[in-house]
Amino acid sequence: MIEKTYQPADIESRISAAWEAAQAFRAGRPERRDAKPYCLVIPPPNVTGSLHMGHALNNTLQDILCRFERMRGRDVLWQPGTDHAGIATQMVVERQLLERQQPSRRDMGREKFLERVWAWKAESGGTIVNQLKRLGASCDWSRERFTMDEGLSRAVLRVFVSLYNDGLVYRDKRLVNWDPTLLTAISDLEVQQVEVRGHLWYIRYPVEELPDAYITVATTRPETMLGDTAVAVHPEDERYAEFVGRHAVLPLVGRRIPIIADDYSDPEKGTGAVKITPAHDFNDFEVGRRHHLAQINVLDTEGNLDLAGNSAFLEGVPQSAELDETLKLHGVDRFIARKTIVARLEAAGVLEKIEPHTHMVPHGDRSGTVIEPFLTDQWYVDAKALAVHAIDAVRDGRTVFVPKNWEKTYFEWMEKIQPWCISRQLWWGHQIPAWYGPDGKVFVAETEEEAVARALAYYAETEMITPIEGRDMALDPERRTPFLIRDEDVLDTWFSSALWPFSTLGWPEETEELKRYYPTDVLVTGFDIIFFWVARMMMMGLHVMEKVPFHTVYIHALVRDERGAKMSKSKGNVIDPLDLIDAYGADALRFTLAAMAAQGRDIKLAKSRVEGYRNFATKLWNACRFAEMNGCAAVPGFDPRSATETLNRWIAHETVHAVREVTEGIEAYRFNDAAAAVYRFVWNVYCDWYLELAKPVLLGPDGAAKAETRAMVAWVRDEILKLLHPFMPFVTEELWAVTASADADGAMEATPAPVSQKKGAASRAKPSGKASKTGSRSASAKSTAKSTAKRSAESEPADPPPSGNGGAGAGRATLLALASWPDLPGLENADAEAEIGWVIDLITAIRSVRTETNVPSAAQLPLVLIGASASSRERAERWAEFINRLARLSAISFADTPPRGAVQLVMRGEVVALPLAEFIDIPAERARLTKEQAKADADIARVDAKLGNPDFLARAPEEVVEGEREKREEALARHEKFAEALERLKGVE
RNA sequence: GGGCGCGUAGCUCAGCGGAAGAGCACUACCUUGACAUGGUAGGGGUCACAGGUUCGAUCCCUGUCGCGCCCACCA
Repeated sequence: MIEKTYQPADIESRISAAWEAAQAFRAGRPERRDAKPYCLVIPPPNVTGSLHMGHALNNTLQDILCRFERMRGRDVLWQPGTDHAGIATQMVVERQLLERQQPSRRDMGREKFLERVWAWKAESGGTIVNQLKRLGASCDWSRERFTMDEGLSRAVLRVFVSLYNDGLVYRDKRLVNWDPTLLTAISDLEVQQVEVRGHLWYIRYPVEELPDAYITVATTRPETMLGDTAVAVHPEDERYAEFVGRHAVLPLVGRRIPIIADDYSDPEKGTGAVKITPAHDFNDFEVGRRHHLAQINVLDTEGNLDLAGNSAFLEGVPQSAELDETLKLHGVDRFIARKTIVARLEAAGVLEKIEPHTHMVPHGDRSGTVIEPFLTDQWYVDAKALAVHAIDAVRDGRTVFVPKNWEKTYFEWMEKIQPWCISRQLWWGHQIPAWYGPDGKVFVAETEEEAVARALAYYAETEMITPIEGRDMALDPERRTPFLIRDEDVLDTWFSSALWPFSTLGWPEETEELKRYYPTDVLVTGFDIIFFWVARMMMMGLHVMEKVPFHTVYIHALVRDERGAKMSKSKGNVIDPLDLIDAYGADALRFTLAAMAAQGRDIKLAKSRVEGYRNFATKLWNACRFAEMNGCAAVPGFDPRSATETLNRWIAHETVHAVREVTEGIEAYRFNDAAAAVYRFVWNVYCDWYLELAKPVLLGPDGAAKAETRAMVAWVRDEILKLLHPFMPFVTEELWAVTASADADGAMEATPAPVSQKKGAASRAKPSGKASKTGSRSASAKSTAKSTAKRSAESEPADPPPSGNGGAGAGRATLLALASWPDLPGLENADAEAEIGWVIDLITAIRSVRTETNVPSAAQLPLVLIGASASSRERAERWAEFINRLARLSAISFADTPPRGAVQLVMRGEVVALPLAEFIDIPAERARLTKEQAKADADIARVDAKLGNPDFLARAPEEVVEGEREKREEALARHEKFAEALERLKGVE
C-alpha cells in the first residue's frame, strides 16, 4: 500500500539499507560472472572532506551510468575510495592543534603528528562516504580504498622506484615554486596567478667605468636587488650599447655586477634594462645559466632576508658603512624589507621614480601566500617523456574526451608540459623511498633493507667515503651498514592519485579484478582537474600498465552559484547539497543535476529547479497510487504486444519511444536529453493523457478491456520505474517494492517484497521529527495504521530478497536496481498513434475554445461535428465517452451545418461546433475567429513566399517542398473554415 | 599575449540548417473520486549586433560589442 504522502526522507535511508543488505552493488556477482564488465573509478574525494555540489554532480552522473549499465546486465564495478590530500589534510590538523593550543607539529615531532592525522582520518573519514551513500551512489562499498592504504602505498613505492630506475624520476637543484607559509615546494598547477596592484620602482645603478653614468632598471620586487648578479640589455638596443661589457655597482651592497647583452631583455618593457636575479626569478635563472652568473639566494625558507653569514651574498663585496646598514635587514620579512629598501634607495638618491603597476603575482592555491621562486633540491618526474604516449593515445582515439573540445585543452597542456615537481616538504603522505649515504649518494629502493643492501655493495667498492659537512661518518656498529638517512619529504598527493585506476584494482599484484576491470570504461570528472589528474593518470596508466586507464573521459561542467561564480567557502556562496537533499530529497537533487548537465556549459543552480523536480517525484508517486487504487497490478506473463485496446496499444507505442530516447540519451552522455525525455513521458504522456483516458475504463464495469487496461497501466508504470531509476533511484525502488506487495494483495503470483515489509516497521519505529511537522501527519498515520494491520496478517519473510534473479516475469523477486532495462521490440503502432492523437487534439481544441469564450468549467456542452468524414465519425463515436469526460461535453452529434449561435473551431481540417448560445459573446467570438483566420493567413503568406521562389523549388529536397505544399493546403483549408465560420456568425446577429 | 566558451521568454537553461522549447515566475478559471508538491487554458522572444554562405540561418562562416573561464607573464 502506497503512503498517501511522498516523503523522501522516510524512504531514502530505508532503501539504502535494502541495497546494502542485498549487496546489490557488489562487483562480480555470481550471476554476472559471464557478463561484460563495466568499470568506473570514482574521483577520490578528500578523506576528511565533505560533500559539495561538485561532488553531487560528479557522482550523480557516474551513478546514472552505473545503474543504467547494471540494469543492462553488465557486471558493474564502481570503485570507491578516498584521497589522503596531503597539504589540505595536514593543514586542517595543524589548525586544530593551534585552536586547541596543543603542541605544534614541529614540537610534537613527525611520528606523533602522523598518529594525530590518522586519528583525525579515522574520526572524519566516514563523513564523505556516508554523504555519497545518501546521494545514492551505487559504488561497491566493500572495495573502498584509501590512497595511503597498505596496498596503494606499495603501488606508489613500486612506481616511484621503477621510474627512478628508468631515469624518469630524478633529483635536481633548480628553482621551484616555494610556499613560504607551508614551507614546501608545490607544482606549477598549484600556483594561482592573482592580479595585484603594485608598483614599478625605477632604480639607478651607477656604472663603474663611467663616472656619473648610471643604468636605470625597473622592478616590481626591489628587495631582490640584493641578489642581483647582472644587468641585462637587449643586444640591439642602441641606448645601452656603450654599457655592455662594463659593470654596474649594486646600490646598498656595493657588489660589482656585469652589464650583459641578452635578448631576454625586452626594450619595450620598463627601461629596457633589466636586473638579473638568478636565484629569485625563473627567467633570470635561465639568463644566469647562459652567462654563468652566480646564484645568490637572499631569502630563507620563510621569506625573510638571509644576509648575515650568507657567503654567497657577501662574496666579493667590499666592506662599507652602506653594507653594514643593509645587513641589519637580516631576518626581516620580504615585504617589510621591500619598504625599507625603497626608503634607503630614495635616501641614496638612486630612486628615479615610482609608477603604479598592475600585474599577476603567483599565490599558493592552499595557503594564499605569495609564492617565492626558490633554489632547492627536489624530485621531479620527466613528464615530457611520459606525455608522448599520453598524447598519442588521445590522438589515435584509444581514449576520447566527451565533449571532444576538451582534447584541445589536453593537447595544449601536454605538449608544453614542464618537469613535474613531486616532492613536498610535508609529513602527511607517502614518504619518498630514497636514502642518502654520508657522501650524499642516493639509494632508491622499495624497502630500507634493499636500500641498505645496495649501499653496502656500493660502499664496499668505494674506498673513499668523503665526509660531508655535519654528517656522522661512522658505520652503524650494530648492523655494520653505512649510515643512511631517509629522505624526509613525501610525494605530491597527485602522484598516488595518478595510479588510482590500477592501484585500486590490486596492482602490483596480478589480481583477478585487475585483469577483469582494467582498462576501466569511463572517467567522469570536472574540467578543473584535467591537468592535475586526468593527464597524469593517462601518463602513469600507459607507462605502468601499457594500456590507457579508460576509453572515455566525460568532462562535466562546474556547478556555480546563480551568478555564475565558482562556489567557494571564502565567497560564502556555497549551496550545501545535503541541505537540498534534506529539503527535497536526493532524487530531486539528482534529477535536477542530470537535467541541467548539458554538455559544454556550466550549471548555475537554481533552487526552484530542485523544487520542480521534487514535484515531479510527487507526481510519479501519486500516479502509482492511482494505479494501485484502481487495482492495476503487474500481471505475470503479460505481453504488451497482445493488447487489443487502441488506448493500450498507443501507450505501449509511446513507451517504446520514451525508452529509445532515454537509452540513447544516456549512451551519448546527454543526460539532460535523457532526463527531459523521461520527464515528458511520465508527466505529459502517461499522467496527463493515458491515465486520464483510461479512467472511464478503470471506473467502468469489469471485463476484458478493463483487465487489459489494468495490466497495461501497471506494465507501463513498471517500465517507467525502470527508466527513471538511474535518475531517481530511491523513489523508484520504493515504488517498485511497494507495488509488488500490492500485487501480492491482488492475488497475482507475485513475490512479496521484503523491502516494503521492512519499511513499515522502520517508519513506525521512529517517526521522524519532520513527519510530525508536515501537518499531513494524521493522514499518513491513518494510512500507515491501515497498512500495518494488513501487513501483520501476512507472513513476514525473514531473509533479504534473493538477489540477482533476473526476475523472469514473476513479480518482484529482485530489486529494481538489478532489474532489466527495457528492451521492447514489436510495440510500435502507427494506427493507434494516429487515432489517439486525433482524440487528444480534439479535446485540447475544445478545452482551448471553452476557456477563450469563458464557458464556466462546470458547464457540460453538446458538441457537433460538422460534415465529419466517415473515419472521424467513427472515431468520435468510439471515443465519445472519453472525449465527453475530458472536454466536459454532454453529448456528441453530427450535422452538415453548425447550429445557430455555435462557437466554431477548426481541428485537423474539420469544423467542430459548440452550440453555446447562452455563453456566446458575438463581438468577442468574431474577434477570436478573425484572429485565428489571421494566423492562417500568416502561415499561408510564409509558405507562399517559399513556394513562389523558383530556387526553392529547384534546390530544396523533395520532401521539404512537399511538406510546404501540405502546410499550404492545411493553412488554406483552415482559412476557409474560419471564413465560413465568420459568415455564419453574421447569420446569428 | 595564447586558448576555450557563452550572449534564445521576467529568471535558470535546452535546441543548433527546413514553421521558436522546458522548468520556475506571471494571468484567468478549476476544492472533478491519484496528485493544489495538482488540473485546464493563456500571455510573453526582430534567438546580442553587422555582414557573408545557402533555395532557406537562432543554428554554418567572418567581424563587432558585452560576459565568463583556462594557460602564460613578478622589468
